[in-house]
Amino acid sequence: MPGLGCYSHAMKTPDKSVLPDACKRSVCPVASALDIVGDKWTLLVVRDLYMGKKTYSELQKSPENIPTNILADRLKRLQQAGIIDRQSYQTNPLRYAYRLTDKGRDLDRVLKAIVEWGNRHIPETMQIEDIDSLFPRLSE
Amino acid sequence: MPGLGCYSHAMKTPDKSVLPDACKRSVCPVASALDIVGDKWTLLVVRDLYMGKKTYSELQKSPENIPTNILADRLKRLQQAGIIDRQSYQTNPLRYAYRLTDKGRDLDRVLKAIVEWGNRHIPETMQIEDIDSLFPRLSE
DNA sequence: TCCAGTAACTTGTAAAATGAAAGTAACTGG
DNA sequence: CCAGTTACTTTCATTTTACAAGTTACTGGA
Repeated sequence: MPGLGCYSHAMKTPDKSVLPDACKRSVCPVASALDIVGDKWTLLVVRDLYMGKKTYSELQKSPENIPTNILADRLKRLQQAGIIDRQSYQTNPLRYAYRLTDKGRDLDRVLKAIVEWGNRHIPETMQIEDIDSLFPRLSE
Repeated sequence: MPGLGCYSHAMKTPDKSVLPDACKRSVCPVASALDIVGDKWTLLVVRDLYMGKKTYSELQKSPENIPTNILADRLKRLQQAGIIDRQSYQTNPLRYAYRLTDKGRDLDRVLKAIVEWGNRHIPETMQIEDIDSLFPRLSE
């Protein structure tokens, strides 16, 4: 079965502090990507940042009601993965605005494909007519 | 925040046998799609079916080493979601071949986008040069 | 006929992730 | 001074996952 190049690494992480996150399941790009964004919440955070949300509280107000500890965790992981960064937009008190990096903005094609598939195959999803206007490539 | 149409349903499932799986997080197509394929394993099963694998044991032999109970669970869920079906290819003993439905084959754009993103942004992933040849639209 | 082997699962259980709620720290505005 | 907001962290019960082992049903060979 050649093709997607999915060969196992067969390596385990004895200590998380030594090998931070280098334990990929395989060299397959699908598996490696799912190691980062393959869960119920991560891509929703990316979606919201795409939609223009910037702060923690804005991200928390989404209709899916992400638990606050999960949101904090995903923001940390997305930062470590280089998909988002944050900059302080005020001091006293220190507050951060989150935003997508180039790597994060490149997920637009994935999001668009998911929107199209959902609209086509899942009834009662809100039809998005002009997807490109929803996921513009912000030049920053 | 208009746009993706993500409004909460605010409904809970008191009994799983009564309301099978109708409890979506929102009407957002991204959230609804992730309710189905948003985990570490589901899209890998779809990938393998795309690559030509058909049987349970073939799916189990992938380099990511999916646990057997997870594979059985995902095959059930994918069937219930209408993404795959199965047909018996022999009796005595009864054996099934799994295959993607139209709905499942329509995930090719999602997979392709993920492959491209992984190849571009995750080092050491196997570079896929000709993606379209890997995800042909089998007319079956 | 006996036995190893294969396919397709299921079951049991420990570990990890998730979800809901509450708590905390630092400020603001009245 | 006190209620309110923001951005989290902590606790803990529930759910999901991972790993191992077991089960059922057949095949093919000695």
